[in-house]
Amino acid sequence: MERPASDATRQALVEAALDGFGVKGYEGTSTRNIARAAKTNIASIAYHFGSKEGLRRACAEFVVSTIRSVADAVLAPEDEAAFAALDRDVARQRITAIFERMAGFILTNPRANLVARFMLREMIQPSMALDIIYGGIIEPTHKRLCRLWAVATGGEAESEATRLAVFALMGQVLYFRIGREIVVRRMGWEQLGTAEAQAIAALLKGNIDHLIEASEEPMP
Amino acid sequence: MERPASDATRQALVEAALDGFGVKGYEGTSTRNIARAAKTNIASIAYHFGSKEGLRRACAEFVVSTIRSVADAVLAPEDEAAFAALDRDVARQRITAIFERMAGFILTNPRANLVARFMLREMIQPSMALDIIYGGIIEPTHKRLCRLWAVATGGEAESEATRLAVFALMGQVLYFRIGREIVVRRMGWEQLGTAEAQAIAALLKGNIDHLIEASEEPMP
DNA sequence: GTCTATAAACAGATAGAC
DNA sequence: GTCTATCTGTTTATAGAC
Repeated sequence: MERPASDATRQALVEAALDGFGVKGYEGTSTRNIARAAKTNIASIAYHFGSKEGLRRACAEFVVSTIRSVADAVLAPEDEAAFAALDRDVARQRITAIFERMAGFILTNPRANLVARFMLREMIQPSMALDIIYGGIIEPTHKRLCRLWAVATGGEAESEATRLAVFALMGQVLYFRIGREIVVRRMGWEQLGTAEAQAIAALLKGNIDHLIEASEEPMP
Repeated sequence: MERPASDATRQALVEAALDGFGVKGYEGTSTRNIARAAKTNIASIAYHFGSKEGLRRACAEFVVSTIRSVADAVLAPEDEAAFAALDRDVARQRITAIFERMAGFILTNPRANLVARFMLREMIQPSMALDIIYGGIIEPTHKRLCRLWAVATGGEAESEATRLAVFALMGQVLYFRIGREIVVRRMGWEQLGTAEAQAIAALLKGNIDHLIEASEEPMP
């Protein structure tokens, strides 16, 4: 696709931009700063991506391929037959396992930090980058989780209740990433490292187990 | 505190800045745009707040007083004696009522939109404004919720488990506000209005009830 | 208190040397 | 492909008229 000689520069620019856009926002990050962080010159942005906007698009595509490679390993893309054959208890175990791994990755992986901040910015101020990310990872991942959740709780995969329930589950995980600064202060932690992430993952596993259990017995 | 003659300009500047900082970010919002939106001139920002940074501080103080007035009405500041006398069932009812009202406010109130976006930006890129907001509303509110949750579930108010559990509860509510754009797309909604907020609130109420119930019976 | 005018720095984009 | 120099417009801050 690209000439190998310029791949290193492209990669460096994308990573610098991802960091800048994520922390300072798109308008708040100058192409000058991005070029400096990537150890190249301003003109190379126009050369490789056409414009600052083109660099943003490249960031979105990087996010999609990064998360895809992780999500596919955890979620394992399955066909209709595989879902139909899923046992209820197996689906439950799969879900708790998925959320535990997701929490670990989102909370502690350094690359996840880069990616999460960029995605968060796009959620507040959507651009065409959000379209790429939504279609590339958010929707397909959410759909797969809905199907698993439906098997685990005996609901319908695309019912309003199931889709909202999966968002609520995601919220429990993602808030610890989004509100990380708040959580760290309130918990009196020095940082949110692996030990702290494990405490959070344990809590989330408990919550998910309870919510699945509750789906069996209707409230009195 | 301030001369009444200039209060209108101050107020207009703060609201315009809150909107700008929330949507485009601090660096991405120019004082020119803020002044134009507030129907005044650029120099008045320096006059009233000293600098752009001073305006950011004023935004944080506005956020604190806005949320305070709402939170106090919902949470009702209580003394030690009132907490000690709280019945377990009363605490449970209070919690579900609080989260239902919180969800309604956060998801549908137009002023909450302004405030929420600003707070979210500060979480990703903390400045002294986050210090003001954290000390002014986040910590005190979280502490009060922890005490209620402890009474409802029979735990300890300041234990790690309780503090994390309350964050997870908050996450379920807040994610629907943070990821609003994503939720709307995935749900196929045209907007997130009162009808949609009620569907979300109903789901959250169910989840909270289940989690409280589960605190009684230890997992098999 | 409000506003215009302007200073000094910085933005994104691009032409053209190498 | 990489880089310097530069064009054009915008940024925050401020001086000073009213």
